[in-house]
Amino acid sequence: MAVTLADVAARAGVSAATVSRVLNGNYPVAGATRARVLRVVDELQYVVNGNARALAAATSDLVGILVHDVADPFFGLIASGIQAETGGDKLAVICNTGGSPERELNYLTLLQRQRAAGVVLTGGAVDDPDHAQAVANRLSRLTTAGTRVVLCGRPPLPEPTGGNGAPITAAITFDNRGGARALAEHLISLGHRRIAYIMGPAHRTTTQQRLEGHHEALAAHGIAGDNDKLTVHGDFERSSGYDAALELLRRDPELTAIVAANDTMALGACAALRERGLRIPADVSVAGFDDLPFSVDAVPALTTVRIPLYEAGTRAGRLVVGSQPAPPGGVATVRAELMVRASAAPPRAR
Amino acid sequence: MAVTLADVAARAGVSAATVSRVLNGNYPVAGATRARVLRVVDELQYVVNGNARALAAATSDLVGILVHDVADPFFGLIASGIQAETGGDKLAVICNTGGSPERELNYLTLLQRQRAAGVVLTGGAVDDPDHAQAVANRLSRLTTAGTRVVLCGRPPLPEPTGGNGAPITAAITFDNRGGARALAEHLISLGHRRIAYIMGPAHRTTTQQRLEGHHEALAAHGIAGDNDKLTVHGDFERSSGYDAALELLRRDPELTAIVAANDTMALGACAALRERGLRIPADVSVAGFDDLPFSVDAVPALTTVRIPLYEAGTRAGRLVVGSQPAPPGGVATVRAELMVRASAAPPRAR
DNA sequence: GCACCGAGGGAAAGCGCTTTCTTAGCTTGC
DNA sequence: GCAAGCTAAGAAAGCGCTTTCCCTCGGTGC
Repeated sequence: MAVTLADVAARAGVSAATVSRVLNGNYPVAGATRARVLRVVDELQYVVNGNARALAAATSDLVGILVHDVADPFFGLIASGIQAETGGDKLAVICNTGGSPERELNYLTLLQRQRAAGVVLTGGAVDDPDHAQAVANRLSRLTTAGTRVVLCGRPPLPEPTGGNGAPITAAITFDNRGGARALAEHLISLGHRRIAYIMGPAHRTTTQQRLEGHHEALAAHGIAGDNDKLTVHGDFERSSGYDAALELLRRDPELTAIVAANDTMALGACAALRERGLRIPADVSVAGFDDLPFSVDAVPALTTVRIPLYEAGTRAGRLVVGSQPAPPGGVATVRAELMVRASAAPPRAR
Repeated sequence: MAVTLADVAARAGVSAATVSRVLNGNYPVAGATRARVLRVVDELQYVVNGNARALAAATSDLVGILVHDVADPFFGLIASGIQAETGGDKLAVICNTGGSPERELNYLTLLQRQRAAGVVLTGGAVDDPDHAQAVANRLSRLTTAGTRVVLCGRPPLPEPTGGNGAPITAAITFDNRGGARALAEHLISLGHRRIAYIMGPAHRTTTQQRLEGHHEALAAHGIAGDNDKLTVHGDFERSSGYDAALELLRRDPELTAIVAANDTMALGACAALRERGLRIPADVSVAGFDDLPFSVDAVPALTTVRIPLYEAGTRAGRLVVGSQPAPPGGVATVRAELMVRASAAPPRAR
C-alpha cells in the first residue's frame, strides 16, 4: 500500500542502504546517485516511516509537554514558547493533566512508550510527597533512557527512589514568592492595611509560594493579624474570583484591597466589586498575578506581577531539545516583575 | 539497556507472543499465565516500545492538531476540547503553524511520517487556491493511508488532484458569516449607521466570511456606501485593533460604532477609544467576535458573537478518534450566537 | 607496474514488537 | 476407545528502517 524505502531503492536501481543514506545525509553518496534517488523519492512521494526509523535508530522526534490545560493562557503561552523552539522537525505532544496526579503519571507512561526525546513539565505541582516521589521515579526512568526532562515553573523534585538514574536536564523556576512579596509591598506602600487575598487551589505549590510571599510582606510590616479571616481559596478560575470577592466583602466590609493569586480570578473579583457598587481603585484596589495578555486592557488596567511565560517556554524549549546548555546547577529562576497599573491606588481616606 | 518484551518473556518463562497477548488482551491466555506475566511486567517496570508496536501493528496513537498558535485562546480552547476527547491513550500533537502555508505543509508531512491516527486542522485558512490544493493533496495521501482527517472551523477543501483517495472524515464549520450578519443587524437595529469595521488579516477565509456577513447586513439596510473608507485590516492581535481604531477615527470622526473581527482587536480598539476620551458605548459602541472568556469581564462587557470553541473541539476530537460517527454529508455547522452586552448601545442623538 | 588507499555502494543483521501458522494437550461424542 | 474439536501456547515471519561490515573500483606513491 504505502511506498517504502525498498520501493524507492528498486525504482532508483540502488540498495535500500543507499536511499537511507541519501535521506539522512550522514554518509557520502555520489552526486549522480543522490540526484537519482531524490528524483524517485519525489516521483513516488515517499515519506519515511517515522516509527520504523525511530525503532531502528533508537531516536525520536517527539517532545512531550505536560500542562494543566492548554486553554488557559498561562499554559498556552508556555506551550507556545516551547513549540517555537522545538522547531520544524520535532513534534510537540501536549498533555492536559487538569492537575490530576493520575493523568500526569499516565501521560508520562505514554511518553515513555513513545520514547520521547524530551519532556517538559509545566506549572505548579500538587503538593503531595507520594505523588512527587512517583513523578520523580517516572522521570528518572525517562532520563535513564535518554529522554531530556525539564521543569518549567515547577518546583524541584525529590531524589528518585533507588538513587540511580540520570538527573533531570534542567529546571526553570518562577519567582512566585518574590513576586507576591513585591506586590504586597506595593499595596502596603500605597497605604493599604486590610488586604484580602484570594488563593489558588489548596495543596498546590504555586498557591503556597505566592501565599508565602504575600504573608512575608505583611509580616514584615506587622499587619499579618487577620490572615485567616482575609484569605479564601479559589481555583484559578474566573468564577471563583467572583465568589471569593463576595465572601471577602462579607467577612470584612472595610477591606481596602484584594489580591488574587492570578489575573483570571482578579478579573472575576473586579466584576463582583462592580456589582456591589464599589469603584476600583477608589473604593477597593485589586491586583492579580501573571500579567496575562488581557490584563493590561482590563478597566482599570490590572496591577499585577509579570512572569514572562512565553520566554520561559522558549528557554525550556531550547533546553529540552538541547540547543542550549543547561544553566549552572541546572536551575534557572525567572524573575517576576511588578506591573504597577491603575487598579491599585491609595485607599480612600477614612 | 531498556527492558524489552523478550526480557519479560524470559523471566516469566513464556514466549514473547504470550506476553504480547497478555498486554493487548486480544487473544485468550490462561489466568495463571496472565497473572505471572503481569507480575513480571510490574517487577521489571516494563513499558512497551510504542514505535515497535506501531511498526508491527501498523497503528498509531498520535493525533495531530494544526493551529495558528496555541497561546491564542481561540485555538487553545479548540485544542483543549480535542484533547479532552482523545482520551488517556492517545497523544495530541499540537503544531503551531503561525498561519504559514509552508509550516502547515511541513507539519502535515511530519504527521504523515509518524503515521498519525488522525489530524485536525483548525481555524481559517490562507485563501490561496494553490495552497488549498497542496493541502488537499497532502490530506488525501493521509486519508488513503488510513489517517482520519477532520476540519474544525476551516472551509472545505478542493478535490485532490488525481481525484482518488479517501475523502476527509468530517468537517465542522463555523457560521462566521451568519454571526457577523447578526451582529451588524444588531448594531443597525440600535440605530447605528456609520459602522466601522476592523478586519482580520488579508487573504484569510475567516476574515472574508466575517466581512461578508457584515456587508450583507449593511447592504440589506442600504448603508453600504462607505464600506472601503470605514474598513481597515488588522491582524487579530490586540495592538492592531488599537491602531485600527485610531485610523478609523481619523477617517471618520463621526462614526458611532466599531466592529472588530475578533474580541482581541475589539479590546485594543476600546483602549484606543478611551485614550481619545471617548466613552463606550455612550460615544462609540464596540463589538467583537468569538466571545473569548475575558470578553464578558471587559468594561463595559463586550457585545460579541459566541462560537462554542471548546464544544467544537470536543466534537472534532470525537470525530477524529472515531468515537462518534461523521454527520450526514460529512459537514456539521456550529452556530454562532449573538451575545448582547453593554459595549453596544444606541448612538448618541445628534 | 604493483601494493595501497579511500570513496561509494551492497548485503544483511538487527531494532522490539504483532500476528499468522502450528502444535501440544485436553475434553467431548458416540 | 478413538476421531474430532478446543483451548492455550510457541515458532517464526515479517513491519520498514538504520548501520555495521565488507567489497569493488579507480586513483596514488614509488
